[in-house]
Amino acid sequence: MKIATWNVNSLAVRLPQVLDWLAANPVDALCLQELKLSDDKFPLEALAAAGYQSAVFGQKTYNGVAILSRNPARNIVKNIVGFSDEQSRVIAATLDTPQGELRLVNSYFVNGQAPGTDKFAYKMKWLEGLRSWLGQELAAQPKLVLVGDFNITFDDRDTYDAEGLRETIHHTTEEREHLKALLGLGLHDAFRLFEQPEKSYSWWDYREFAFRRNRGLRIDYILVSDALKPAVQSCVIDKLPRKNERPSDHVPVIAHLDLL
DNA sequence: ATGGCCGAGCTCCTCGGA
Repeated sequence: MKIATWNVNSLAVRLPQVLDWLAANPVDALCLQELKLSDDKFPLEALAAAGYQSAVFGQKTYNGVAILSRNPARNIVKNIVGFSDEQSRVIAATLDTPQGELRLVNSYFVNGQAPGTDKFAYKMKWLEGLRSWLGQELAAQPKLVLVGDFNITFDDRDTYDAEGLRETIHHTTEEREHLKALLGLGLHDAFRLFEQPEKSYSWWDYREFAFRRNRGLRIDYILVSDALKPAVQSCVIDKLPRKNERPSDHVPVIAHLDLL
């Protein structure tokens, strides 16, 4: 079973690239973030023609998430249960596999702008809400995968400039403590379960030739629960789509799980 | 030089992103 996550930064713009990518990478499930479109604008038919069903939680202009899957997604939940939110940032679904079911949670974490701002305060509240809810989800379904754009670096390996960006947004101790607290629920960063190339990133700014200079951040993750950890066969970042015409600033991350 | 580049929208400037 292959699960992927990709912040597409407008599905209206990126749909052709998503279809091309799925043709080349026929994963079982693809989680999208930053759709930037309302549900009525979602390209259900084009994705169905490509062999994917869609569970969609859209929003006009900002945010918006979706789970595309080859098999039907069940028990769909939108946003964090118990945390009131105007923004469409989370969609969860149960997927059936030949070896049983698993819970897939797709999240577009709050950016947070800068420490000390209202947006940063919202990010901290949101992270608290997410952790509290995920604890319940894990109790109900121990086979859980949390994917998405986390907008936080785990540690200095995940940034092109650990010293220069210390305690700036995506790098603060406070954000990283929240990320560690998520791992404390019994989750594992699938990417770090394996040897990886130095300076592996999943996002590069559009400015300053950042991709060409590999000045990026790793902020897109696939976290697997204790019960699924032994099943993870690989986790890779696919940098190829960043070379496309009109690319998203993020690239896909793919995990291969063998649930036997 | 605190910018640079993108996408969206009550679009020709402003906001948000990371």
